Amino acid sequence: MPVPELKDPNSQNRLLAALPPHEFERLRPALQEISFSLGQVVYEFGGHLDYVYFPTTAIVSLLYTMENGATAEMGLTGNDGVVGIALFMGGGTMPNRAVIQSSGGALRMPAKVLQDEFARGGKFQGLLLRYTQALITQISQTAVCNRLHSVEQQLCRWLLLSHDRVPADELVMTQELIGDMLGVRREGVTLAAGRLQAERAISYVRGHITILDRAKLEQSVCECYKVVRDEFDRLLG
Amino acid sequence: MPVPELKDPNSQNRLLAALPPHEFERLRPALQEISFSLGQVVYEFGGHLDYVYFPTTAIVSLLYTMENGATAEMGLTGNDGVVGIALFMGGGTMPNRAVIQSSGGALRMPAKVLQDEFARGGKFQGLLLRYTQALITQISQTAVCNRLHSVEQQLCRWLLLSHDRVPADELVMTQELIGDMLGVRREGVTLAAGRLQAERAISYVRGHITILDRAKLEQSVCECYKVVRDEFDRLLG
DNA sequence: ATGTATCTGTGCGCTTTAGCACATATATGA
DNA sequence: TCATATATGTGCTAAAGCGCACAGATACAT
Repeated sequence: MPVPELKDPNSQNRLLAALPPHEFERLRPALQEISFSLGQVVYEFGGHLDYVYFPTTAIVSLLYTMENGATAEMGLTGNDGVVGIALFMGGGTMPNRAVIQSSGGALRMPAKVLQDEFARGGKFQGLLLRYTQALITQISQTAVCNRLHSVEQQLCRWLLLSHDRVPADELVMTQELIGDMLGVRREGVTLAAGRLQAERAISYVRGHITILDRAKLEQSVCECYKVVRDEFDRLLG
Repeated sequence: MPVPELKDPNSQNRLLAALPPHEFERLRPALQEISFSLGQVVYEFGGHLDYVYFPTTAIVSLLYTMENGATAEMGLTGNDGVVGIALFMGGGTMPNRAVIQSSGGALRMPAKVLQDEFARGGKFQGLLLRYTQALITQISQTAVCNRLHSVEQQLCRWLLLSHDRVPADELVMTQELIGDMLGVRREGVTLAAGRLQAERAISYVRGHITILDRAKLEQSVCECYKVVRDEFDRLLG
């Protein structure tokens, strides 16, 4: 039997790609390719979910919005994960929002199919749970980083985490939106990004960030980035 | 068949208490009561776990320690939860530490027993996963709170979350240690606690905090507390 | 081509918190 | 009883980040 693959193997989701062929074939008919555009809301606070989403080229940001409108990101999902963990964790809804941070594709799967396959207790269940644990690490590290590190360090972390999840060196994202993600003012992002530009680590033009020198970002970033990356590698690599 | 209970029903763990009798009876022989003292380490960063722990009267703090020694708490587990989720999530180890924040008892269960019962896919599995989702909410809200709220608000949140998990109005905890949990300086805690004392919300004497007026704490706390509490109620209540 | 909306850069005063120094108060043990 | 360790309170200075105001600069639509 051939290795399962969709149109473009490179754009596949890594969780699905890690499934043994017979499990993947069982799910394949239920998968549907869809595309998301920047800013699109995947699910709202407390909202009901009919599908889970396996991003291929899209990046999804998990955000919380306070009563006064302030926002902060707790985590980030790309082609290494799945959006909608509440559907297999049993909660049904999540107390946060999921917003497209980088436009692109995803594969969606009806909730019922996911839950039935999860209940089989096979490889799929194990993968979803290990992904969830990796996500917990990411959220935890965000908590720690928010408390202990500077805006510039966090911007580096955010850029690197995003860069890991897109195929290109360009990110389409305004400083305003990055501010919303990091939970800081837009001016704070301007300042930090300005310093990174001065070091020729990135270039920034009206909502288009180009990663010029990843090594420099990795020099400026706090240890949080590595902790998260290592844990994803360990659990899903 | 009688409702399962240990020596003191009041001190039981709520996850175990929610199990149907036949599932509980299966696990009961594997449970062993142990007691923890303040500051004791339940598990270390990356350490291997032989048991999971279901706190009864103890409170366990989940902490991360940076390379420079700075620490911050990501979450808190009491008699509403379980310590060692990595054992059923599949990761084996967690990238954080678990430290006793309030001395007391817990029931421990060998990893193998936990994993076998989890694999049965019964009520136990569902409960553990829902608890994990609630924990994710707690960690997420910690992340958001760390970013957006003042030390005083966070101290209130921390006091209320702790108070919910102990049977008494007194917490044994120095300002120094609270600083470590919240990831702020000891002096910052002194200041915030001083204001709460002035309002007669708490009294504070050398490592002994007494909650005098919960209502006042609930007035000063940020919305994060309610989000977490509501989610625990929804998922496990 | 031009007007308008959007995005980025910059200055300034204010608040919160960090970092440090040190004073005071209470428990503990020889 | 007294020395010592521990815990809390307080007073500085400095830095980071916020809120606000506004000035360019660039994209977009008509």
